[in-house]
Amino acid sequence: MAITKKESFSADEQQLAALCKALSHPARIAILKQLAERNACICGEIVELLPLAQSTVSQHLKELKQAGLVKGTIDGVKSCFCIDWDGIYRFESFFKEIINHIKKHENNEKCC
Amino acid sequence: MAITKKESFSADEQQLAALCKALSHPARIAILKQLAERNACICGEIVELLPLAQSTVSQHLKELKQAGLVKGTIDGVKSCFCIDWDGIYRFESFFKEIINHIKKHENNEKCC
DNA sequence: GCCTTTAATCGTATATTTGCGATATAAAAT
DNA sequence: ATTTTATATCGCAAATATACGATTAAAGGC
Repeated sequence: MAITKKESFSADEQQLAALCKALSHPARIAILKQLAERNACICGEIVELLPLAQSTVSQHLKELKQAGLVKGTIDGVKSCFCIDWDGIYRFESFFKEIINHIKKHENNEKCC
Repeated sequence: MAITKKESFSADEQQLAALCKALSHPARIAILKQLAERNACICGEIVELLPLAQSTVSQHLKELKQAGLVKGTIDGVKSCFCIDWDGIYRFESFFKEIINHIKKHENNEKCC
């Protein structure tokens, strides 16, 4: 079936899952790092750095954009991509939230 | 083609990606939360709480186990699952590492 | 106007994920 | 010994993700 059941979970769970999914491929992690390191974040440069075709990189960038971790502006013929800091901070706080939630129970009696 | 190119990225990138992938489905986030909240972390109980079939929950648990976020011991007929704290801390430190790496460059001139 | 450059999108192949029912396994209860 | 209970695993269908080449679109240079 695979009629997805994602909607039946809480909004928080869905949002964190979506952000994690954006980082669930090493290429996208590598792209984020590169975008942070260089100010000139032109798509073509990223393509050169990664062992992937231009169309594939473009797709990964699109996913990062949709997740809100990356912004892009068109700059003449070239496309300029940057870290979307709001998204990064949102991700960070969602992540901290779940980790803290889990850790709150760390000292319960263990059964394993 | 989809001959995966994941191996061509760094070990760190691959490991973080794998951990993020484990949290990339809301069901697995919900499972982790439940495991943390209850000491008695019996599979059947989780099945009752989630809108998913037993076999599907079992599969999600397996993935969490493979990612190192969950441990399991067999306890008679029942299976007892628990948070694997080592994995949680490992995830936390990987995550912090990339976020800090990215943030180091936050005050560069922006182009977007 | 025409060619080049840059990036997005389309089409397609393959791989992986998600989900379920059915079945298998193995301990516990009768 | 048989039945019940709890969970894992198998087999399958549908959905999604990954990757690429080809094509399109749009700006810039000639």
